[in-house]
Formats: sequence, C-alpha cells, structure tokens
Amino acid sequence: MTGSSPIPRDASPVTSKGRATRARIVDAAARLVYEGGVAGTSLDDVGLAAGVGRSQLYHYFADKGELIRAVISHATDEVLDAQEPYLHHLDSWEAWESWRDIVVDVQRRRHHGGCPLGSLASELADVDERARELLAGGFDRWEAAFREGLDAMRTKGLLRADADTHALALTVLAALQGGLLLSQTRRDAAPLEVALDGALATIRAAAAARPTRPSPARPSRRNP
Amino acid sequence: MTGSSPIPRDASPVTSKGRATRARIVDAAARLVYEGGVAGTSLDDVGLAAGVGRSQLYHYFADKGELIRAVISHATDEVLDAQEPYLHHLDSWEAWESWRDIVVDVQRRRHHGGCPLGSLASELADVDERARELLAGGFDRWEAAFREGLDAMRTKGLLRADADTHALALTVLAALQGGLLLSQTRRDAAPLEVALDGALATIRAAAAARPTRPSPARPSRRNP
DNA sequence: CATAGATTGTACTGTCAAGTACATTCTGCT
DNA sequence: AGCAGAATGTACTTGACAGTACAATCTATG
Repeated sequence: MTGSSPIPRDASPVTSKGRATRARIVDAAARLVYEGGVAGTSLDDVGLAAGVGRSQLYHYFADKGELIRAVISHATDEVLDAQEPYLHHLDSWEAWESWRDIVVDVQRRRHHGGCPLGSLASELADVDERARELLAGGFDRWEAAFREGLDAMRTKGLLRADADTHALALTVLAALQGGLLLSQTRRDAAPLEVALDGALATIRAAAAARPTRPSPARPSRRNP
Repeated sequence: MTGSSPIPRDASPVTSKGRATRARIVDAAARLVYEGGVAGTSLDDVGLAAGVGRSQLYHYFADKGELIRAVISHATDEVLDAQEPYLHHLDSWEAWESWRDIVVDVQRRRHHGGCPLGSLASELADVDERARELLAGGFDRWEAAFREGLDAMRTKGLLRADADTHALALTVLAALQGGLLLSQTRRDAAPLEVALDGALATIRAAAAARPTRPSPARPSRRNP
C-alpha cells in the first residue's frame, strides 16, 4: 500500500479479520462512491453494503474524509491494474493499439460511467486538499507509465530523437480523461474512441522518419 | 429560454422585478455551485448570496433540481461567451491560436478551478437524466462551433478535402476538458496548455499539403 | 384608488447523515 | 485459562438541509 504515514486518529487493522473488514469497507465504499459520488454516499450506505456496523467505520477511519482518501488509493490501483498488461509495456505501436482497445472495452463494460479517478478529481480537487494531492499522484503514476513506454520507443528508434515524451504522455492522459467525460455525458463510447485515436495520431506524428519497420499508415478502425 | 415544457410547480417571472430576482438567484447559484459543487451548495446558501428568502427559490423553481438545471443553461452561455469573439470564427490558424490563448488565460484567471460544464457533467451525468441531456447539449454547441470553423478552413483550402472535421472537433473538445481536469487537479495551467497544443497539432496534421500560405511549422510557445 | 395576482418574509416540519458513547464479543498471547 | 487489546453492536446527540404553510407586501392595470 502507498500510505504508511502515521495518521493519529484512525487504527490500522492488526488481526487478519480486521484487515478483511477494512478491505470490505473500502471495497464497498469505492463502489458506492463510483455510482453516486462522494456527497451522495452516506456512511450508513457503506456500512450496509459492507455488512458492518457504523462503529467499524469510525474504528478504522478517523472520519469520512479518511475513508474517501482510502477509496482514492484503492481506485487508483484498480484503474491502473485494469489496463495491464499493456500499460507498463507501451513500447510499440501494437501495444498502444491494444491498450486503446482495452480502455474502450472497460469503458463500455462500465456502461459509460466515467473514470473513477476523474470523477473523484472533479468533485474533490477544490474541496479536500489532501485528496487533491492523492489524485494528482494517481494521475502522475498514469502519465509516468505512458512516458516510460514512449521513452522506450524513442530509444528503440520508433520515435524521433527530439520527441517530447513528457508532452505526449500528458496529451494522451488529457485525451483519455476528456474522452471519458464526454462519453459519460453522451452515454456513448464514440467520443472516447475519437479522442484516443486523435492522441495516438499525435504520437504517430512524432514517429521516426525512417523506422526499422515502416509505421503503419493509419490503421484507424472506426465503428459506424 | 429553452424550457417551455409544461412543468406545473414553478412560476415564470411576470414583472421585471421578478425577472431580476430570478436572474440574481441563478447567478448566485451558479457561482456557489462552481465553487462547491451541487451537493455542497444548500438553498440557504443560495438565498443568502442572492439576498432573497427561501420562499423565492420555491416560487421560481419547483425544487433544487430545477434550479440546478437553470444553472446549467446559464453556465453554458457563460462558458461559450467567455471564448468569443474567437469561438465562432475559428476559420484560420491565427484564430485557433488566439482562442487557445484565451482559454488558457480564462483558466488561469479562475485559479485552476476547472470547467463549469465539465464539473457539472461529472457530478450529474449519472444522477439526473435531464441535467445530463442539458449538459450534452452544451457540449454539442461547443463542438459544433469547432466543427464549423474547421469546415470553413476546409472550404478555404487550409485543410485537406478529406479531413474529418467532426472527429477533429471532438478531439479538441476532449483535449480541452481533459486538460482542464488535469490543470484543476495539479493546480497548474501547464497540462491544459500541453493538451491544447497537442490537439492543435492534430488539426495541423490535417492541413492541406500545398496551402495558400504555408502552415507554420510549430509556433509552440511554452513558459518554463 | 382598488383589486387580483405576483412577489416576498417568517416560521415550521420531517428526514437524514455525521459523529460520539459505551457496552459487548472476539482474538492473540503468555 | 485468563487477560489486554482489538473488533463489533446498539443507541444516542447534534446539526443541516429540502421542502411546506401561511401571512404580508408590492405592482400592474382597469
């Protein structure tokens, strides 16, 4: 887990039963928050969904904010895990294409519910400073995975030596978040697909002039 | 106003005084909602900020949902107006650059508070169906302005004849929304700038091969 | 000016959610 | 076994907020 900071007022589980209970709480809270937002999720709901009483919530978390921050860490791991095994091997054009397909597929399976991290960021960034920092860290991890893949491609000679991998990674992440938001609002995966294709096109524009293998002209598959 | 549906329980203002009061309410509500979200804004807060009693709120709006939907329409107009005079004349490379600068400037002036429409969409899309439709309509207007500018550029010969202006407009909107979200989360305008530059680069990739004036190679100004 | 309807002020109700207190049961350890 | 501390259940307090009732005041207009 990321957080090993000594926060005074909540208790870390000692027994395995305690750990399981805490995990059940965070799981349930993450699901409810994803569906109804932070403000729309009461601690009674969380307790009910997790099958625990209210006292446990306050036993393991100092207050609602602490629980929500735990949800953020949990959601970050979930989101990034859902994109493996491609996310940490985005070092070829094929990997990027496969990753794109996974992301679109996940979004479809979620019934256009938006990105857990993006929704939390939008709701909390201006309200809870510590939550904002956690979310920024989550986005950093995401972006770093993109950048490392692009760096590898540059090393391989797939990208031009002067390609700005930092900017490209940020462009992909922004397109992803914006595409998810528009898909959520329109209840249609098309905006996400278009946005991702646009970002991938930006990467291809930085392809090396004479690569080992010629970069595919434009394998844009679009569904009508 | 857009809504002429026969909703029974709210009243349209008849006198000029009533109209002014209603406008003050929506103004205040829009500001508070932008700062604290829908769930974080109580009707008491709105009444206090607008200098009216609670009874007026229920005189002009059937319930909180109605007020919020009025806020959405108001925010849509505000957001689009803030991007004039460029938004509806995006028919040259210079206009796009100027528009980009305005958007970044507005975001900076807002102290990285995010996009009013985007925040509302994220909070309401899965909760209030009518609000979702209003927000989708707002995004449609935004995207249409982009697409019309791009269509004009294609007609002028600045873009290739086969340029997919619909996809390009969606790409710009997604980059904008994603960039705003990341800038809000990081409290830094850089992600928005990078994302917009990336989207503009995608448009330039669709520039006509032999334009009337040669398209500038990459006037990327970035502040360290 | 008089009146109907629009507008506004005051006070109230019911509900729900966050957080607290305290008692009880379980679990690891000697 | 028996104890300390962890884990859990029940009941309560407090405050905030959406929505309602009703009375008072203003305003357009005949």
